[in-house]
Amino acid sequence: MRLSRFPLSTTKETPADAEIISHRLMLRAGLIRKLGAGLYTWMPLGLRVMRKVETIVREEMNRAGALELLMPTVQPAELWQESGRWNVMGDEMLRFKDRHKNDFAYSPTAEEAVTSHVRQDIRSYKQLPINYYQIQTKFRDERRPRFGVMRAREFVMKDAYSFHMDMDSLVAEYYNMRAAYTRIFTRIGADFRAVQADSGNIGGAASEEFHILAGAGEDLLAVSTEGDYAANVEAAITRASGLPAPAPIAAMETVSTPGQKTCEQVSKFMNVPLTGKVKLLVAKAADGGLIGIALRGDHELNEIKAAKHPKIASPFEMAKIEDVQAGFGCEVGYLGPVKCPIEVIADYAAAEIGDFVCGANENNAHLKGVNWGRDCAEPETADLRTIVEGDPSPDGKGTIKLLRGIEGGHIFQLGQKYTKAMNLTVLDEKGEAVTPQMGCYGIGVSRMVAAVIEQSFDANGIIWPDAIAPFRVIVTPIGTDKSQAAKDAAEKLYADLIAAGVEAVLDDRGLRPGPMFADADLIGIPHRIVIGDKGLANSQFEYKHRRAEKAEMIAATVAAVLAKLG
RNA sequence: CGGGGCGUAGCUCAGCUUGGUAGAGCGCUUGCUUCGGGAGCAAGAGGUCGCAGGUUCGAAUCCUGUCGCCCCGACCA
Repeated sequence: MRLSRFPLSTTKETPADAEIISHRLMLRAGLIRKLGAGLYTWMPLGLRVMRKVETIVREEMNRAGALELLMPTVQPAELWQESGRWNVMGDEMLRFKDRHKNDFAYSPTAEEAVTSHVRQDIRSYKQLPINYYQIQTKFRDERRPRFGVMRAREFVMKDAYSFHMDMDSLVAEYYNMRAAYTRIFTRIGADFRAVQADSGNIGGAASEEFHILAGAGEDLLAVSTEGDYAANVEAAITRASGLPAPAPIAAMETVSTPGQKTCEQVSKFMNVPLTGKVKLLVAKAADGGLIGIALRGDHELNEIKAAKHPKIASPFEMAKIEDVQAGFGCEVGYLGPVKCPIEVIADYAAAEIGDFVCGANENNAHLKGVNWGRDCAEPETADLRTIVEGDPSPDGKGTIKLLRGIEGGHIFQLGQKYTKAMNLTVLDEKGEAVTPQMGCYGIGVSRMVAAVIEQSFDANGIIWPDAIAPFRVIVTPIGTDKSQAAKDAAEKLYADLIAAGVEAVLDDRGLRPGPMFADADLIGIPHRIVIGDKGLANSQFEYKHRRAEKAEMIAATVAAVLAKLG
């Protein structure tokens, strides 16, 4: 490619509205352009990068035995009604009517479509297992699109769906996909981590997310300092220590705490650490009533875990303030488990402390020296809190540290959620109808481009890993106003590189060196060859890797350049 | 969907308080000079000030409505 024929659209000024580095650099380098909220045009330079990502994904999916197909993005409402998700998906799913006034959705995901396809097409156990995938535009009407293509409404996703006669087969494919994802993320050049995940509203049992580690990540990951444990904090479990609560020492007594409602206020007012306090939250119970959730003062409720508890309503919902005040006869700032009118479930950590402080269930009063079993009933215990840095790792090895990550991929064992709902069966060896097990596996292809930038840039711009760079090497002749030799040498090198199958780009715009270097750095081309009279006098080119501090001189031959490209 | 903010040239923004000829920088075009880290000079092109209505002799500016966009807020590749 010649830059004289390629619209670079680079800019010096940082665009307004772009907060994170990848968004800024993608706009400045001219990779993408905004068309509307969460809607982006991929310009030629950016599209080259996304195609590279696609190619790696496609190669590895094919190698793993998955089969590419392409399903419609516009899908009839009937499909979604069949699975029950027409009502569940809410405003995130874009809906519209065709000329016959029939309802349609723009596909946010394709479990329904692929299940429908398999239902029509697959009859026999002999045809399973099978794994279909597509690389396609999806639309999710995010309540708040932001960070450019990182959280766009329209985006490109690789979505794969596998079907199996039994769980063993599903589990085997799950690990096959896990291995494929590991290869994909490695080839792309990302620093990533696979973590246990909550499966959200897609449903299903086991699931893991592949996160690209970056400070701008929207997800918090809990990772063991010593062992292999790694999980999204949403899903990270905490365990009971196994130690009994300490024996009571203090007698329980009431303390007047006028106006002290939050744990922090009470902790300060009474001069006790947050870890010595128990707070009581009130949620809607599964039976329609209210239920108390006791947490240690310094811990936070994990609503996902709470919703999974059999006695707590799902989806999780806090009780209405009025209902709580009516039930307890005091304001919510003074709740506690002693003489509590409703059942209390305690988080493990809250159940393991003694002589604690808690609300007195009367206004402007707290209790101190409280002990489970002595002053109130021994509570049922459960894992209900969000893991925090410094917690012991659930695998017993080391402690937990928190990292930030960008979710680039997600693999699920779905089970029979969709095959059952949509009545998909195949015949087994005995001629009996069996409902297949299903898995699904997604990669945010367009997001991946932004995520890689988040972990690979410097003050001058993007630094692409070779594997997804829009061009691998840029040839920059300088002094071309005076030197025909530099021009000729650059043309020759460019032609030789192309002939050698290298994706090279020639900066033949005839600009001054400054702007050429600035552009090359900004758009992140990994390798740069500068050709000028000074070097040519010694039969040398100048070579610089985008990450290198300084340039070095190499022989003015294609062979020498190819050797540098590796 | 709640709370806050912004819509003026391709981009970044000033002008609005106190109504009266629409501006700057970057970018773009042309010419001359310059040429190893985003050059200088000169000349030029480019905007019905988001849209609609109202007030006024007169509206980018004041009022009303509307649309779009951004930021903060309990779940997504």
